[in-house]
Amino acid sequence: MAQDRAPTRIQKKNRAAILEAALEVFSQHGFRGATVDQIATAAGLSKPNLLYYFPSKEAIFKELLSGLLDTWLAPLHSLDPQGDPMEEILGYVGRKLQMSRDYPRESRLFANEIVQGAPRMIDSLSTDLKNLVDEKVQVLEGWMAEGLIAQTHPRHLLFSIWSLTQHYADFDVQVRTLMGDEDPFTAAPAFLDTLYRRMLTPER
Amino acid sequence: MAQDRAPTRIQKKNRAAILEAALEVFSQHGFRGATVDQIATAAGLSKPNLLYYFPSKEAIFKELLSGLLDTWLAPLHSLDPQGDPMEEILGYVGRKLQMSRDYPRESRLFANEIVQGAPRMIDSLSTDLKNLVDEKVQVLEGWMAEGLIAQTHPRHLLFSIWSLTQHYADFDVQVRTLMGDEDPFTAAPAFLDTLYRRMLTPER
DNA sequence: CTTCGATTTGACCAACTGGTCAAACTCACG
DNA sequence: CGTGAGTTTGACCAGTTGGTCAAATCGAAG
Repeated sequence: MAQDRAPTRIQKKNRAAILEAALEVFSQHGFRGATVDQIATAAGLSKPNLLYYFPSKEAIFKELLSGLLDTWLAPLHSLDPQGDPMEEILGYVGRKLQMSRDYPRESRLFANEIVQGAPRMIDSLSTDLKNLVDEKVQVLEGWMAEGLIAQTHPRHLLFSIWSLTQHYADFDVQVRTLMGDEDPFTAAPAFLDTLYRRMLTPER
Repeated sequence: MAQDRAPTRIQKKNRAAILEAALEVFSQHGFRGATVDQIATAAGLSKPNLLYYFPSKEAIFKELLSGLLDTWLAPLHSLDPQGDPMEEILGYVGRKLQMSRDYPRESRLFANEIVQGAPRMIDSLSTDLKNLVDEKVQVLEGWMAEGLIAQTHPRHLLFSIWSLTQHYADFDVQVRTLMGDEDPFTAAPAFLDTLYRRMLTPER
């Protein structure tokens, strides 16, 4: 198919459609549970046509993952060491929560993969993610040492932010089942804000 | 196969072996990702032999789910309205965390299923789980009204406990990748204890 | 040690799935 | 409007998978 030439109009359109469809299908059924046919249909293509744009199911999945990882880590990236600690952390929590609301499929895509041992992601985790986390852990430790936020285990603090926010996307069915009519995202921001404010305000 | 008669020695042994093997395989690969052959091999049986004990892959999965749900909800069940609120909640958190350490496969089994929309569990969720939660929410609201713990959204409080504790089982790969040598379960109890103590101690 | 129900298995099947390929069709450009 | 690259597809294939079945084997009660 496509050489190293610049992509044609049709190539751009179809590759985008495929990745969008793949996100939909993979996030709902996981890698193994998704079929190429499902993705092709969702993208409005025939199976051989889809395989004209991507060499294999695995290739689609990998491109999707790597393309999305940056977006996913962006909020943590923008945690500013120079900013006000409490504001920075609460802002990060808020942004992560918003991502769970606005991009639940992305969240579930990663959740699916990690729950199953992240066979196709372990490399990114132990390099990109690990570096970013190590860097931000230092920032958090600095703030704690200066007494600007309460002492806690910085890594567990990050885990807590991820789990609390992504829970609303990953466990959406359960959350909505138990909340009835009430939209979970109505009260969640205030809940998390209070939680972290109480937890991180330094003792006097 | 087995009539309505009492199960024979062999039936007991093999059904147990199958469910144990199924837990292992399903929790690792999800329903679709697991194969009957994998489960049979893990149970030390041939595929037709396994299907002599269970009519289908789906039947194994369903029996596994329903058999495990009670165990899974037991800690919440034992939240005692008569006990000391802070102790009760911290005890519940501790018990849930311990379950993530001791029964990570069970946690991942449920996680897998719920992330994918809980197609085979939605009934249990909206009946058994919903009833239990509604009941315990009332208990929490009572404690809050009496000023024994701080005011918060009781449902979100429960969600937070589930997500924070199960995160250590469900996202085990990620957590361990980022913690290096340090066992996540070493610092987690103190972290969560502090978190909920700070969050729920009523303001003076 | 016989007998009959309980258990086990090899062979098999139909449906599904990821992927291939040659032929047909479409489109942009000269 | 003709042409060659870019695009699409029907037919096909091999491997996998859930499940069946008749025949063989095992085991416990008499």
